[in-house]
Amino acid sequence: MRLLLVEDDDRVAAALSAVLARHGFDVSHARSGAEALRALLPGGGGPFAVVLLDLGLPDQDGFEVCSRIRRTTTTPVIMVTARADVRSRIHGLNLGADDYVVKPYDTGELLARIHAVARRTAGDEKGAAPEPPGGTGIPAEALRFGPLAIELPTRRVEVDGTAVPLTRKEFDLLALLAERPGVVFRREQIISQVWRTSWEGTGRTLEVHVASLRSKLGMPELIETVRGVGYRLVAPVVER
Amino acid sequence: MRLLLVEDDDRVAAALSAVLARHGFDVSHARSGAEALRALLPGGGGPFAVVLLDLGLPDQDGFEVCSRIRRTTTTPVIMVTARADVRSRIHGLNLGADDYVVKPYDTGELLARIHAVARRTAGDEKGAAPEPPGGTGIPAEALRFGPLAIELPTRRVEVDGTAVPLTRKEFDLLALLAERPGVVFRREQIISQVWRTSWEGTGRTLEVHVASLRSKLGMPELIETVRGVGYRLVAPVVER
DNA sequence: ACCGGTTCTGAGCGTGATTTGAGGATCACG
DNA sequence: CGTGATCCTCAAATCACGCTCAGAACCGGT
Repeated sequence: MRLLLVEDDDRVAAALSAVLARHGFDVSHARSGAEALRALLPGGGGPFAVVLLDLGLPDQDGFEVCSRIRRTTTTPVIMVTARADVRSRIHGLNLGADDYVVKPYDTGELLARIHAVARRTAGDEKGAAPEPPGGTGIPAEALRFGPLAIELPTRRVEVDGTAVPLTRKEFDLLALLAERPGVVFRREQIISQVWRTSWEGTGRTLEVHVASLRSKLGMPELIETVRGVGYRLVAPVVER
Repeated sequence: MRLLLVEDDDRVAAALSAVLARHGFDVSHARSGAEALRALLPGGGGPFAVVLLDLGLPDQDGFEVCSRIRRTTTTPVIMVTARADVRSRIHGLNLGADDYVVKPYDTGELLARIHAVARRTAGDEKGAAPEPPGGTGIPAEALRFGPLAIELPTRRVEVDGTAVPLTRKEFDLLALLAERPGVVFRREQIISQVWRTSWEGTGRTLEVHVASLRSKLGMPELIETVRGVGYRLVAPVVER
C-alpha cells in the first residue's frame, strides 16, 4: 500500500517513513507542495492510498496544497500538523481533508487513522486526472499504441485484439513504460518502480524481463534499448 | 441526511440533536447499544449516513456495539467519547470506526468530521443490511454472469436457477468482485473491503474463502487468480 | 450454557514466476 | 579493425506464491 508523505523536515520524514515502512507501507516522500502535486500526477509514483500532508511547508500554504489535490484527485488526505486550533482543524476538514491529526501524535494512532481512511477508500482507485471529455464514461484507463492495448485496471493486454497473458512483473514493466511513451527510463528507475525494493540488482534480471516482453508482444521494436541508460517505449507514428 | 445518535444521557443527546438538526441533519436517537443495533436493522429508521456512537453505554460495551455494527453493515461510525487514552482510540479505530472524537469536543469540528466521513461514504449504500423476506417488491439489483445470478439486496445467489447458500464473507467477497467484473482486486484491497476491521492479516484466510466460493459455485474458472496481485471475476465474453 | 455453522490458523505441497549464470552478439570509440 | 563495455539469449535453479486440508477458535441462535 503506497503512501505519500509530504513533510519538509527530513529528519521527521525519515523517522516516520521508517515506522510506516515497518508496518508494510510503501512510502514516497515529497519535501514541498509542488513536489507533492507532481507525485500525484500519473506516473509520479502513485497511485497512493493516502497522502499525509504537513501544513508547514516552505513553498506554499498547506491548505492550498490540499485544495489543489482535491481539485484533481480523490486521493484521501490526512493533515498532520502542529496547528492545533479548532479553526484550522475545521478549515482543513472542510477543504476536503479526510482526517486531521495534531502533532505531537501517537504513532500507533496515526497508523490506525491511516488504516481507517484507507479502508474507506480502498477500491476508489483513480487518483488521476478527470476523464478527458468525449469518452464513453466507462472504460477509463486504457492505453493504446497502434495494435497494442493496455488496460490498467483489468491488467489485460491485447495485440491486434487478441489477449496476451503477461506475468506480474512483465505487466508492471510495460505499464510503467507506457505511461510515458517516448521518454527514457533509467534502469535504476525501472527497478525501483517495478521491484518496489531499491535493491541495486547485479543480475541480468531486467534484461530477461524486457526480452520476454518483447517476444510475447511480438513487436520487438516497441521497447527500444538506450545503451548505457535504459529503455523506452517508442510510440508508433500516429497522426495528430 | 440521516444520522443515528447513540447516547444514553438524554440531556446531552437533546442538545446535540438540536445543533445537528439546525445544520440540516435528520437525527434519530438511540439510548443503548441494543436500541442502536435495532435501528440499524432494515426498517429501523435508516439508512443512516453516519452513526455517532458514545462509548459509555449502560447495557453493553461501546466497542462491542461498534464491532457488531461492522459485522452486519458498512455504515460509517464516529466514536464520540470521554475516553481519551490512546489505547482506546487505537482500539476503536481498528474495530472499524471511521473517526474517534474525544469529549469535550468543539461542535464545529464534530460537524466538519461528520461531513468528512459522509463525503467519503456518499453513494456506498450497497450490501448493507439484508432485506426481510417477502420484501416490498423493491426492484432487486441483480448481477448476472452466465448461469450465475447475484441479488445484492437479498443476498441471494443462484446458479442455473437453483439457490446456492453462501456465508456472509463468501457473499461479500463475491459481491465485491462482481461489482467490477474483469478488474483485478489486490489482496489488500479485498481484505480491507470485506473485512472492514483493519487487521494485520498473516494467514491463508482469503485463499480459503476463495476456494470455498469456487467450490460452492461450481464454476471454478469464474474467479481467476492473478498471481502476485489478487483476484478477479472473469467478465462474460462480450462482442465488440 | 450448549450446539451448529462460520471463520481463522498452520503445515506441507505443487506450480509458475523470477532470478542466475555463462557465453555470444552488438555497439561505441579509438 | 581491435577492444572493452554493454546488452542479449537460453536453459537450469531457485524461490515465492497460492492451494489444500484438517483442526481450532469463534460467533450467533436456541
